[in-house]
Amino acid sequence: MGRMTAPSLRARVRAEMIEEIKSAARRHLAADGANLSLRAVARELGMVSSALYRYFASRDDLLTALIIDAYNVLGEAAERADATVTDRTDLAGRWLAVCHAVRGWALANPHEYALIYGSPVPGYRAPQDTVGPASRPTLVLGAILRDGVAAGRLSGWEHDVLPRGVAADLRRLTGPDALPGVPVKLLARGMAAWIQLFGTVSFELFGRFINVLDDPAAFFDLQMRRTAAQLGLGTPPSRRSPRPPRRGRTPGASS
Amino acid sequence: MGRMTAPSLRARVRAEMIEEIKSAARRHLAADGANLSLRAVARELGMVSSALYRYFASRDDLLTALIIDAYNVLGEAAERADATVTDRTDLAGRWLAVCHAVRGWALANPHEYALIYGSPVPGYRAPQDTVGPASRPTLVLGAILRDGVAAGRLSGWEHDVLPRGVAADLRRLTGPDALPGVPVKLLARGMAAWIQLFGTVSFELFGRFINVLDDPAAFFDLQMRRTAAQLGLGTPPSRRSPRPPRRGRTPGASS
DNA sequence: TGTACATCAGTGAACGCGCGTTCACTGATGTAC
DNA sequence: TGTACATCAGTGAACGCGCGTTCACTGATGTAC
Repeated sequence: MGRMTAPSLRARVRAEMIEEIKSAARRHLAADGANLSLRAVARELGMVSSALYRYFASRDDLLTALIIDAYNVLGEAAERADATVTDRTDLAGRWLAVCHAVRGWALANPHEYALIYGSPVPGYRAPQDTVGPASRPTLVLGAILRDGVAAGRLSGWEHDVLPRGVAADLRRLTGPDALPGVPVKLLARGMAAWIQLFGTVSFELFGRFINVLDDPAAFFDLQMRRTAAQLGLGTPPSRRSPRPPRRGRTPGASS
Repeated sequence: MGRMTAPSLRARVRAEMIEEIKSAARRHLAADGANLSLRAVARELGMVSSALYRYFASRDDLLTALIIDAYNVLGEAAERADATVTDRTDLAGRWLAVCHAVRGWALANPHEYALIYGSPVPGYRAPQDTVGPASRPTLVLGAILRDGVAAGRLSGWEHDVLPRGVAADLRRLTGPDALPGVPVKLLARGMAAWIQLFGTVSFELFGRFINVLDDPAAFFDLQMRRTAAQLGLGTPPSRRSPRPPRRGRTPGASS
């Protein structure tokens, strides 16, 4: 098989070209939405449209690449925001950091957000490769719940009652390949929080707050704090500052 | 001025034709999503595409008509569901009835739902005529809250704290032309419930529950019950039956 | 009741544009000996 | 180091299709006298 050398020049150039095509395509999402025009993308790059077929087998393949990238970038942003909170036991702080990261990315990239969380593209069938990246943003929330359970810092959910059908569905999600270590009753609350987060972001981006809220950021912050409280994560301090240290440095390795 | 006679035959035929065009267009929403093809609609009606211009000034005008109709039909469904609950003090029952009506309409008309609650159509600017109908489904929820406040049957919200910016925004909404009689603190909770309702429906319709929930109806019912409890509407009886009479017939005409 | 005219629905051709995808090709860049 | 060949990126023309909108027109239906 191929030697373990650095990728050839040609391969590097090719990879760069793929990135350029994708970013031109991302720019065109704004104009065309999900019915992206290959020819427009090629035009912007100063190429002939058939040249794109050296890089993507079809228009849908390009769309799929954009979708996967969007999930990954959003997922990374969420993961990074979570990792920023040095006190790992501050569950509400972690949740809020993730929420603001999601909203921040969505506002900065509204058309990519619409591509992955908006109405399905007519005629487009998402291939299997998208499902891994698609779950990435959600798993960040799952990790917060798991850590909270492991540390015994989450309460309130234990006496919830779940109808049989719901419990059965959620039990499957707590399997080893999804969200292990999260009790189903807590997961039910987690799903509500997940929906509240993306529901609020979608309403803002899809124009539901126009002529309704002048300060959607403040509204979002309030709602996510309340959602944190409903999850039993505790009530976070009143303003979204990056965790002012209460008593000097935390003892021990802060990593 | 025109005499106050019944509408002429021509006018009646014209109105019927408009309805036929709209319903053909609705059928085509499934195939094309929001970038609806006038020519396809005309083809389905056995007409030439230019004939449609006798009825709609442009493609966007036809889209606008579909959007307004969708809001109105959904709004009517919500209003009817609310009116079905004969015990007007059963706030949780009314809320649940409205929730299920919204979800039921959305599942039956997924493409119309996507048209009004999905990602914005690129290049389409909603005209002023849509804002009235657009608020109709929301006002049904507002009426439940108002009735609850008027009857002194809602509690829990009184000690909520709102940041200044949020309070200012919400105060505007409690004006006479929107949701009078709903205190801002309660309205903040109402907005969360509103988002939870449409967020859950959107997640289901936009494919977020595929491979996640086998029984989205049960999940939806549970979440809306919990949302009712968070609103302070009371805890509804455990199953969604149309209010089994507790003690014989309700006195008075049951209409 | 009958005639003259205005209104209106629908036609068919055209304008000017867009699109995704295929295919034979030209050159430049890499690889093997 | 030099040559022969294979790989690959990009071209340009073409196929076959779609679209929204305009415009002069034909007939049928309504209206006024």
